[in-house]
Amino acid sequence: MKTVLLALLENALAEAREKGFLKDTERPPLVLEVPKREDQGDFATTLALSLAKTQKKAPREVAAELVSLLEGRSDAVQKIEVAGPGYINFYMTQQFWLESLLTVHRERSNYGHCDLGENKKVHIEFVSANPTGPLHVASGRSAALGDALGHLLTAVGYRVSREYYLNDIGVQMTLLGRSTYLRYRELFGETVTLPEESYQGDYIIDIAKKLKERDGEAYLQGTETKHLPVFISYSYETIIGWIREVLDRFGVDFDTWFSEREIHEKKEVDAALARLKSKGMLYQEEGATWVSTTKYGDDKDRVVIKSDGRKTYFASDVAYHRNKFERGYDRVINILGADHHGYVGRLKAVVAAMGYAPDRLTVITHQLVNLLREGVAVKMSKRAGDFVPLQEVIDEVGVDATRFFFLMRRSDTAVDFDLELAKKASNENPVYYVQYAYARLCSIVRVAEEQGWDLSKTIQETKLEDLRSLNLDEERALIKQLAQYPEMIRGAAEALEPHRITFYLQALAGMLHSYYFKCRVVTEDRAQTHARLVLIAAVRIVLKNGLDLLGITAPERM
RNA sequence: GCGCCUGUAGCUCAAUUGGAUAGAGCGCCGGCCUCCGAAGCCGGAGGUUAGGGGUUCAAUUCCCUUCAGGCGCACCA
Repeated sequence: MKTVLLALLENALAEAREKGFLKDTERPPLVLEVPKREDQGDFATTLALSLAKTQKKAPREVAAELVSLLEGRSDAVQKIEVAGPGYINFYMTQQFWLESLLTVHRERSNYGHCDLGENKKVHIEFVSANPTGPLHVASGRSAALGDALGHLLTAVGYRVSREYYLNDIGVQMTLLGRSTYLRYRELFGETVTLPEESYQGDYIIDIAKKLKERDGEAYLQGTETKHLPVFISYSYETIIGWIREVLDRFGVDFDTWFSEREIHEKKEVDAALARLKSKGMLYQEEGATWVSTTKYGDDKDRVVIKSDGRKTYFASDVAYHRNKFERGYDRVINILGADHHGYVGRLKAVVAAMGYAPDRLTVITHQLVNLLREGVAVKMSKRAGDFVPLQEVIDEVGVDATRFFFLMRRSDTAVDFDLELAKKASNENPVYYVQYAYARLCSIVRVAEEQGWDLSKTIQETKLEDLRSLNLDEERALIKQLAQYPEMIRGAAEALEPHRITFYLQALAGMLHSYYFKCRVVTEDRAQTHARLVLIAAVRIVLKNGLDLLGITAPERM
């Protein structure tokens, strides 16, 4: 959209040099922004302000020179002015804006997409909660964020894979199995004492009951050690089932589920350690094997093989990340809760130590979700069984509202999630404001069609001249907002910040609502109705596109 | 003690990556349905951007510092 202006600026700079207005210094980056206020133009640049210093001239003087070289060079531009300390403000012609409106209809569900990602492969790992219990609300934030990011990156031209990493081996699996085993014996009337470190939530009892139903008394005789594998695998499979189910309901679809156990079985940990060794990054000390992550900025070196010969969890993660890169991903994104942020340094360090360019790995840490119940903090511990499952929130608040709630926040702010408040507030959730705008537009279209309008045919046959009547302030504002959508998407993708989409959509919905109140779309005036239908249909497309990226439904009625 | 994140309207959060007069929602006050959906619209009150210093034409944004909150600092996973 801005390309016309950027080219103009480029030319003006070149000419200015030729004519000797400007000394041939390094060209500052050309930046065009959209001013907040109408009377500051449709676009503005601070070019003259940033040039002023190197040119040793007054900013307004530089601006005036540039303007003289810009004026009359493009029929998309109506007026150019110098304002304030040296801004150059551009006012675009109506034609320019109407063309941008038609672009929305030309591209429809692809409107806002681009090829920023150059078809590169991106791997996004998220949620990855231990399979030792149902997902809790906090995982919902990770799920919503990762999924929306996936949609967003797909839209800007990446090939995205979503992956869940399963910690399906190690002490917590053993603990899980033992917890179920004890509950199982309890079901037969035994009094058991649950060790403090065992999983104590009621869901363990449910698993034990199901196993009892299936296999009866089969595990009462014989030692715990003998039966443990059954209890581990049964508990694990059951829980994975729950996790998949709730994620499915939440609208999150993982392409792959990656098993930590497999990475051990396939000797990939050894391969990763060998790679580190070949780079001279490993050393022995006090009977353990360490990796020199400090050479790449970590706080301290890390143990990969303990003195008892067992590999650390970190060793698996090293292997896992080697695996990601070896699978051919150009970019690897890892979404972690802030409680794991201490992990980022060593992860980035070890990736660099293995010889992969460190900027190929991006770790997004999102701050934690503080759970409240009527204003009082709930201590969440899966082990003690005191936590609010994501399932419960979805049931009571709904998928759309929950997703929107999490996606409204920048990931590095902590959020309070008050279950009681969320239930009360669900009717006031901003998501309904956006969805209502969409439903309202669908309703207008229905009315128009009842009166004989064929929307798609009308749009198809629309010429720019048919839209000339769209010159109310509200209409111009709407069109400008629509025109900004592609750039908003691009910016959100570059910054990996899906929350920008939620704010954009709220703004667009707000503009639509007030336009609706002020102007009637379907009237006796055929020409005006035609133009307005084209406008609101474009709004409808953009609302839908944005909601799709967030994984939120766009209901035609509500 | 060290490190990371955060501090913006009463509350929950934005702010075009350093730009012009810091914006929304909720809540509060006052208006608007004979009319395409009132889950909506219009108006009002509400701010020393935690405090202090610095960098420059320009700072909520970058640097230093103080204070406050969250999280992390294992041969655990």
